[in-house]
Amino acid sequence: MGLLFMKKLITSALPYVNNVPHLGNIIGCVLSADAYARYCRLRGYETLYVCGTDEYGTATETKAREEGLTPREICDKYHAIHKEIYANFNISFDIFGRTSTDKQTEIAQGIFKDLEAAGLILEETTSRVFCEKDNIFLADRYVEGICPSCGEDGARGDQCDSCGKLLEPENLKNPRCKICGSTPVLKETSHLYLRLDALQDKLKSWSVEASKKGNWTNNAIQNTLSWFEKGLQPRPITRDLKWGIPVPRPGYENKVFYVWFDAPIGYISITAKARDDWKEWWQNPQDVTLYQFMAKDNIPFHTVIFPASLIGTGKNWTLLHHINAIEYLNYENTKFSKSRNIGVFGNDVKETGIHIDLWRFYLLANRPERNDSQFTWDDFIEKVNSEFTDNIGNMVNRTLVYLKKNFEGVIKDVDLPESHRSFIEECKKEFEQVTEAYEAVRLRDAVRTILAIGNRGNKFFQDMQPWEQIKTEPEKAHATVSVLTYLVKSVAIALCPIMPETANGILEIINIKEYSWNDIGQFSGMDGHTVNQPSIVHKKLDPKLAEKFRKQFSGKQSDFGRVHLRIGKIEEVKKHPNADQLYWLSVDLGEETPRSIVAGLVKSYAPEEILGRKVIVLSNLKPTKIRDIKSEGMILVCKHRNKMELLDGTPFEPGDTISAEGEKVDHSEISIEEFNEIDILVKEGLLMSGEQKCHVGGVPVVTHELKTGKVC
RNA sequence: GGCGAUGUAGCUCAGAUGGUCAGAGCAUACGGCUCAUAUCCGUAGGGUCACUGGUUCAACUCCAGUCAUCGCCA
Repeated sequence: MGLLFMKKLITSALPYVNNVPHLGNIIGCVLSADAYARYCRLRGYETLYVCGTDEYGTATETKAREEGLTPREICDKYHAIHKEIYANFNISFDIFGRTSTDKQTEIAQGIFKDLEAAGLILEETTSRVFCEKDNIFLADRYVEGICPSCGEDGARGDQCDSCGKLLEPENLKNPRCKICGSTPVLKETSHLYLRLDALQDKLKSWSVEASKKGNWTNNAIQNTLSWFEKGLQPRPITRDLKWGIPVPRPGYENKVFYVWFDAPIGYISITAKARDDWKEWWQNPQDVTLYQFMAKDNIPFHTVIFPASLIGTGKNWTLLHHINAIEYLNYENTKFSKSRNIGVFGNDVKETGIHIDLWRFYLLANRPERNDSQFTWDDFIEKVNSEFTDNIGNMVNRTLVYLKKNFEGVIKDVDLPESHRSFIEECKKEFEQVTEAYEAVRLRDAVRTILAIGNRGNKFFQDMQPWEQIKTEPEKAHATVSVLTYLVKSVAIALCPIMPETANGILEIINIKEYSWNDIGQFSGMDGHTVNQPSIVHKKLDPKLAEKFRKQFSGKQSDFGRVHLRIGKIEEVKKHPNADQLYWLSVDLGEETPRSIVAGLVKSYAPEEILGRKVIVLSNLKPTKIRDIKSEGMILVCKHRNKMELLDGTPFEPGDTISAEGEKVDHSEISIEEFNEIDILVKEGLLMSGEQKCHVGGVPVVTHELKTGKVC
């Protein structure tokens, strides 16, 4: 019971400042936490909901360089964007701050010093890639060069896009700094590590207990266990960077804390920046329960690393009680992509003109709690209409209109017949389930149960037939519709955390100013109360909108027209003189002279297997030299995991062009980067451009072994 | 490649310790009502519970393997 009266400290994962959040980010973090926070306040718990933007780190520095601004200016700009988006969603933060503050420095450094004093900090010196011209250590991704494995130029220091192999930046041949192009050098640098290994036992026993007590979501439990099974390793907590928190240690003047170390500390510092009583929340585990909301990729930071940082200090920090981690929400069969502008982003929502509560309803009722799930416009419109409007909206309207029309809008408490009393009992039980669901942060369940109550109300209306009752027993009809009005009131209050404006609108119509969670399930006490003139809560959404919005948010129209895919016949196969993994091919594209093409097929195909074969060639790729050999195109394969299959051009003739429906054709030269952005893949054994089949004169292009995969 | 999660009706998902657990909502078809935003109520069809083996008197539920999707790590 004690738990019920504890202070509720609620956080949602701090969004990284220069990413504009999409629907998936919003439901995972701020919106779920908001629904729970609203519930807590209405229930009467002392509640503090904290969030803010995570601002330090490489990504911000880079973005600043790109836009010609300072990191501070970038953060100011994007912080404001986040703030506006969340305001539009009616997110009821008690505090929405940011990590780049003096408090953050103070608290992060304090935690670091405690860890240092406890002997949990290690120092290690390694060689890292350094650009002398820019005077910075380069992140792995910011080094480019020739892949030691496949010989492709343009491989990044962390991974080669061409062969997929993971790399160390010092192994690249002919390395270049991605920022200025000059040749970087290896330089020694020292870094500090947090000894997670030394904390493993303490952490593990804490998490086993906390996960049960706090009823963690299953994905969080599994994910955390697997970290312990693998064994914790010391983790670097410093970086060679400027935009971050200074490390208070001699010799570290040019280094800052790694973002993952300081970001979660942001929860604390953001609170401290806004409130003097922050220790009442963050150093008060006896009285405070901490609820943290996020998407699944953030789990280990909250269940392992952040608790380790706090436990290691030996101080009495408030530790995680309940973690609520969702899976991913995808968009119309694909992923949200800001760079390609695919999907609905926070700032797009307003443009649709659809009431924000309908977004909140849909997202909360369809939270990806167990599996990744999909946002589709058809599903959105259909569910909003059939599950909310036809059900709850209709019940509210028909009840209040009937009461107004026939009984001047006056509620009447009378001795109820058995039919009404048993109905009320059933409803009460269901409302208790709603409360339980909220209490356990099963938000999807809470919404579903409210919807079930709506169904029940509609059925009661139908079964009682007040339009018949009123002819013979008007008191009974009045009782029926009064009971239903109480039901509407309870439903509205239960909906407050999900759809705050809508719920308030309904309560206004009922003419109620003050209410609390305890009013839910009350079916008396308003004898003689008069309701206001009802009006429609939400109009139904026009299904035609789906088509319109799908187009509007599909990014650039599928760019298939940009690629010129033609059938080519391999006429000659030679080994590449300077690379083991590459063939040097001569390919007939039905042109005057065959083309010279370099292809990385050695691992998958023997020369005799491909000689004479008809394949599919990207023919308008910008010609390039690969290890000194001219390559005028790319042979396309379907790739999946480690498997690879040549796309098959057998049914066609050299020079035939592959097309897809409805594409604007522009076959000017394209770069490999542009090609990689274009949505071409193999699905169910068919070559597809987005949702369109690719074909030659109506004959589809098919694969034989790999039924799904990327095309490259 | 390693680890983990997921795979249940056309769609979205529930399914406590193995034995009334083969379920709900939407969609479809038919029937009914008319207070209500062409809304509501009822009925019906539809599933080898991914696949293959095993344990058991009994498996969607446990074990092993395979495949698919997703994530994390290397």
